[in-house]
Amino acid sequence: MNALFKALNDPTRRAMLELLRTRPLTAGEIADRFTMSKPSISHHLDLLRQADLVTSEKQGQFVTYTLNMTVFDEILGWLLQFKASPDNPPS
Amino acid sequence: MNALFKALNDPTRRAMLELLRTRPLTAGEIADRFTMSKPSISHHLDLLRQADLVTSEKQGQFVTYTLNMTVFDEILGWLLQFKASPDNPPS
DNA sequence: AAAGTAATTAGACATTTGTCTAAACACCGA
DNA sequence: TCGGTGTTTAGACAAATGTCTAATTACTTT
Repeated sequence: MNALFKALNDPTRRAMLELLRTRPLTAGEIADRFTMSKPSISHHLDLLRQADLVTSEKQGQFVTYTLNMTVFDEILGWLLQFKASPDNPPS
Repeated sequence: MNALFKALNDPTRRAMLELLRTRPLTAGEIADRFTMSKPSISHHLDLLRQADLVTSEKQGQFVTYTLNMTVFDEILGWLLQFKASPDNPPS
C-alpha cells in the first residue's frame, strides 16, 4: 500500500501508466515520450515495478513494460471504504 | 491531482482519513491517536486540507476536521480509466 | 572479436519531506 | 485581565526523492 501510493505520487510515473494503458512498451519507447534522461526513466519504471503497477519482461536487449491492472483493485478498495456507509466496519 | 496523491502518500495521513471516516474530530482528538508532536499533526492536517480531502472549521478554541468525500471521486475516476476497456478514449 | 544499441547501476547533488522544539496566536474561565 | 488550554507558525535538521552524468551490463550484428 505504501509503495503503491509512493509510486503514484509523481506526475511522470502517472503519465507512464497512462501511456501503458494502450499497450506494452519497451523502456526505450517510454523514454522517447519524455524529456528526461534514460536513467531517470529507468528509475521511475523501477518504482512502478516495485509497486507492482507494471511488470517487466526482457526480450533480447529490450525490456518490455506492461501495465498490471490487478493491483489497482487494492487502491480502489481502499478508496471505496470512504464512499461506503459510515456504519460499515472499517477494513 | 498532484496535491491529492501527495497527501495520500503518507501512512499517518491515510490513518487520519480513516479516523475521520466515522466522525469529524478536533485537531486535539486526532493528535491523541498518534504518538507524534502536535505541530507535526497540524502539518499533516494542513496537507490534507490543501488536497481538499478534509475541511476544517473553527469552533471557539477548537478546530474540527471533517472528511470531504467528494474529492475521492477525482482519484476514483482517474483509477477507473485503467479498468476500462483499452479502446476507451484516454482522458 | 569488436563495435553498436538497449537498459540499468553507481554516485553525486539540489530539492522536498517529515519530524522536532520553541514561540506565537486565539480563545476560555476565574 | 491573567493563567490555562487548543492550535498553528517558525525555524532547524535528517532522511527521502528526483534528477543528472559516467560507467557498466547485456545483447546483437558484422
